[in-house]
Amino acid sequence: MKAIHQKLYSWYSRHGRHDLPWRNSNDPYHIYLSEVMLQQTQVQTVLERYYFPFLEKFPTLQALAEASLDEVLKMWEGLGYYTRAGNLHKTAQLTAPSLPDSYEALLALPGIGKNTASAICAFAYRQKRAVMEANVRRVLCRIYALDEPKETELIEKAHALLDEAHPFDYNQAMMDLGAMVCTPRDPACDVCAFAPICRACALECYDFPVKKRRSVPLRKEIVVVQICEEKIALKQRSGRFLHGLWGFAASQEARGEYVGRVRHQYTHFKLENEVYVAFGNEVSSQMFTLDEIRTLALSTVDRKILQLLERAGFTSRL
DNA sequence: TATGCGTGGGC
DNA sequence: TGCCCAAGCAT
Repeated sequence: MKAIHQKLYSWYSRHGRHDLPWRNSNDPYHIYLSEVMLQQTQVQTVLERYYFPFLEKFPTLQALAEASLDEVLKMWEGLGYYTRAGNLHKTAQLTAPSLPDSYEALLALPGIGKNTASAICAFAYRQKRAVMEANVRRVLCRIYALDEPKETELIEKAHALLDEAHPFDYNQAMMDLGAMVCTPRDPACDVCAFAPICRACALECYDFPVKKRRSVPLRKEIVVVQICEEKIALKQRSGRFLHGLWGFAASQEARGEYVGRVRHQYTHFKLENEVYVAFGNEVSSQMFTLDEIRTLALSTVDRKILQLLERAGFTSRL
């Protein structure tokens, strides 16, 4: 195992992503924020559009705790999985001015699961924890040829491989290995430290774990955008879906003038919106000018609807 | 244990 | 175009 670790570090020191800002920070808040933003989200997206602006707006956990949820959601706009933003905010309010440093205390906080708790422990506090995210999971499944891995089994394997003397570098190296060498398609086994013990490499079959396919239903909705006295009606969503974001409410029936169709693909369904505009004063929602809407957090589909209205010329005089 | 929860990029 | 995939968590 020592030889494997050495080969892993040799590769990592030359090819690892050493310039990632959260990898060069000792601030637990910075590391925590990066972990939450990176949940089910690619590094590039977080790096290019979200991490720095968020920290500029909320430089400390205390500043985040003192902000409103609307302000936090505005900085999260477009990043998806919006309950992450709400839980981040709650956890800031529960823990400011500083995060706890024990795995159990972290795990008890909203939005922090096993992986994020492990990552904060390993990266901010240099504790002996093995992270278990998508990259590491794929690497482990291939090494042990696991079709349908059980979580306890994976955690066990992960800790068996962990270099307890260097939890920070080991975990970062494993994630980079998954992201850059043991990739979903065309893994580069010739440079992989685990090749000598990897069952997938020996089998020349990398289809671990086995993926399940899910059908994606199509949902059709009608949206009637109400415009009145140069303002547009919006509602703030209250359910679990897109919670806290502002947007156009679906209508039972079409009325007004047809504008066009907006499509959007979510993880679990496809959405087709037929968009209409109605001018008038029978308004039950809150009304906003275009400038006001720019300051609100909207979901991507609602931004698309807004863009459709702009292209059709309905907003030119608002 | 299985499902709901967003979005953008790659092929 | 359609499907896969990405530093998961809550229920």
